[in-house]
Amino acid sequence: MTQQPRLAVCIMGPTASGKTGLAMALAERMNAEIISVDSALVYRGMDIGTAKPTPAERARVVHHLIDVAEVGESYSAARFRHEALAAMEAVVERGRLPLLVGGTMLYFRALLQGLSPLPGRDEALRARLDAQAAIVGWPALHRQLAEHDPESAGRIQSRDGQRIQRALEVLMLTGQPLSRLQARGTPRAPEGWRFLRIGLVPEDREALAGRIAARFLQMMEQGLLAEVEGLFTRSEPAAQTPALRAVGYRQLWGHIAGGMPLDVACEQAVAATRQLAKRQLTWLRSEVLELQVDPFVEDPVPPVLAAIEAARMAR
RNA sequence: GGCCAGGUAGCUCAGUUGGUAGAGCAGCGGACUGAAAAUCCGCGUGUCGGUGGUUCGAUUCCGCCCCUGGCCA
Repeated sequence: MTQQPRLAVCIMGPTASGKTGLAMALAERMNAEIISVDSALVYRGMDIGTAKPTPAERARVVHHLIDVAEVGESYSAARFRHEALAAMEAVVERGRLPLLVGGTMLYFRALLQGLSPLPGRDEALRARLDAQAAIVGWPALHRQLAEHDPESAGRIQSRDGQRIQRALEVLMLTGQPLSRLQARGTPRAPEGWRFLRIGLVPEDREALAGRIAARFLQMMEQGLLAEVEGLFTRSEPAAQTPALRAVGYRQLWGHIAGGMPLDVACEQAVAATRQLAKRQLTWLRSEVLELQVDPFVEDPVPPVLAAIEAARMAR
């Protein structure tokens, strides 16, 4: 007979909702290892501004997928899926529970629902498309895409450069429309796993905004400005690199290099974080969850522990 | 105290030669397949500082008052 599916627990929540604290409490009580689901924590050197778990926390509980990439490189949803699955296997091998914790909803989706088999990014091709777009504009490239892949063009907004570029990239690399490749290679959930999905969703937006502002202030006190300056000067030509577009880093660099007043840059960084939280909440609303807890209303530890126990029994 | 410039959306400001007003930012909602802390889409009623007056009609013109900034005493 086939094996019992193995259990993995997902904790999804917006920034500043208390994921790290909850994850630490759970991991220590459940003999678990944490697998970070976060597109910024993967980068080495981005510590303060990403609210990365501290060395002390990482000494207490094993963390995966933190500090696995250089700031100059581009991490991806596909790479995440691959590395997360490998980490999950390793954790279970050790007789422990994989605890997937984070706020990058695309990564959760890539892991839980899969990705279509598609070619990876092509740096040279993207550079060419960027150069073209700078001259004719993305709407012109969107029209071009519509000729060869009307279905994708219909789904993509005419100014959404990032997606137009990706669709054209796939088209040029494979000679086939992205929409056809996606339809053919339907994404699949990983086999042999059962996921318990838990959402940490604060309903009080103002309270969340307050926490975000307070936390940013703390980051500044911890030396965020110096961290940003160091990262950018070290990887100067790659100031466009995805990692450094992250919330907080981008705005502070605007102050350091762009002459924006520091208080304005800080204000913008906090606003960008609020907007990030909003997007994460939008995504969370459409997510099917086994349990949803409001961390500002009740301590999430007891209900989450109960849900995990119940899930274990059910097997 | 006098003179000048302002008081319009949460913020910064446009504007209406008199027919009750609009941008950017913020905010809210949404999309999301190898950059996703990214990228993009949609949403604008607010005693137009207060109060009298002129007028068919005032946020717009006039008077007075209040507030803010600057200059002069």
